[in-house]
Amino acid sequence: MPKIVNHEERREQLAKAVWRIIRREGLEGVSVRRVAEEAGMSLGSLRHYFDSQSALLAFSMRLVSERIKKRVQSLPLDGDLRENIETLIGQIVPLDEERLAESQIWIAFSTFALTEPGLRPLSQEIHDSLREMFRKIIDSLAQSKLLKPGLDTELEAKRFHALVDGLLVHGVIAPEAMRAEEIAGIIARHLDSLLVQQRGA
Amino acid sequence: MPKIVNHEERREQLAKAVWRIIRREGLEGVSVRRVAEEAGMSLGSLRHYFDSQSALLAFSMRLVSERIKKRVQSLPLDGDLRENIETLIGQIVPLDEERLAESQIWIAFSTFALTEPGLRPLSQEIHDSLREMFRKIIDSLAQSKLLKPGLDTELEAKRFHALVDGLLVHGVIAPEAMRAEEIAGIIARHLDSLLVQQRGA
DNA sequence: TTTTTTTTAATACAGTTGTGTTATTAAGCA
DNA sequence: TGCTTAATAACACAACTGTATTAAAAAAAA
Repeated sequence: MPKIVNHEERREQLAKAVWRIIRREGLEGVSVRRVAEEAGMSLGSLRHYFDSQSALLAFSMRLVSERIKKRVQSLPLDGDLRENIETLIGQIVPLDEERLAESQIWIAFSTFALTEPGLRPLSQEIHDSLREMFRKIIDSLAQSKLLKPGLDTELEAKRFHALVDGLLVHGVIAPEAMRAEEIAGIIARHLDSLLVQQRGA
Repeated sequence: MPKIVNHEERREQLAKAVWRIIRREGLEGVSVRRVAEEAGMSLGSLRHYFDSQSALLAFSMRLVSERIKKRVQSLPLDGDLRENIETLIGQIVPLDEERLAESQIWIAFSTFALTEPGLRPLSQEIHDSLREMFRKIIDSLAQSKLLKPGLDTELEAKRFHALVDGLLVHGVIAPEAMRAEEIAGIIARHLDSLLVQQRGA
């Protein structure tokens, strides 16, 4: 009977090698040979787990998004609504090294997907689900009467979404000018501007 | 005496070929041979104008930024302050096809520069000058007493900057979900939220 | 141990890459 | 016209690319 190896584990191992190369050299540096070397295995081995470079890239891209998604879904969310929102968004923006890495990788993949038909659907899917998340955030604030009255919820959702993605981008391309505390501070300020004044605050 | 050809014009011609390829195929598609073909000239000609691929890319990147800069600098800016600000920012975000093209190209270069030491300084320089622009915008609003009192101007400048870059990114990666009118509307809404209520409005 | 199948390693191949070199061409001044 | 020099074209080269093929090795069950 066959030698049993955790298939999925090996694939993740390769995907993580892809991530490291992207961070170090950009997506241009991701050749199959380099990935195999980075993962400490042979080119033949890599091809056993991925039929093509495209498949490897698609898997690596999906893995980042699923990692973030899982982290978001396993959040306790036991604070009040505003606190939960800040916690939620804190999982997306580069507040620490791990999230900075994910952001770097994500930006590389998103840009690449713009001209790569095979990756575009995934990119769009994730962008859409994020947009949906911001819509839910604003809606839940409105339902809880925490949102300032008279606001266009659809517009505010998109504004918030754009702001957060802008912070993510700035955190990656100019980390010294957009530190973690500043990112958190700007998000907090934006929420302040959206919410009615809390009496007990 | 030598055949006289407008050197700079030829270089721009090549840079624009680079832009077209970036929009169509991404930066990965920008090989020197393809650029020469796209520009309708030979590889040898290209190499006569650019010693290396890096030089070509650096020039192409700089040309986008200078084009935007010139457009911004030649703005009439004869309206009131708020109107001027909207006009200014309207030159940066993808409100029409030309600005969409520039945004696509700019995102490609910015991402590429993350792992390309030769392009990083330029990328940083432009990002810094944009940050400075937003700082001036907020400062001028504060000086004109148009800004709501009590705001942290430094933070508001960065928030505005991040929002605008987020809108640019969304306009490129999800144009059907972030149309020109929405971008303009969000910017207008953001300015509303920053400014004191105008009596005559 | 023997057998079976996966997993790995090695090599090959055609295509593309950036860059360098060498003729040829063409244009402007005298 | 003739001369000078920029501009172009063509070819060469080594390195790297994704992918394919083939032989060797390794591990689990019998």
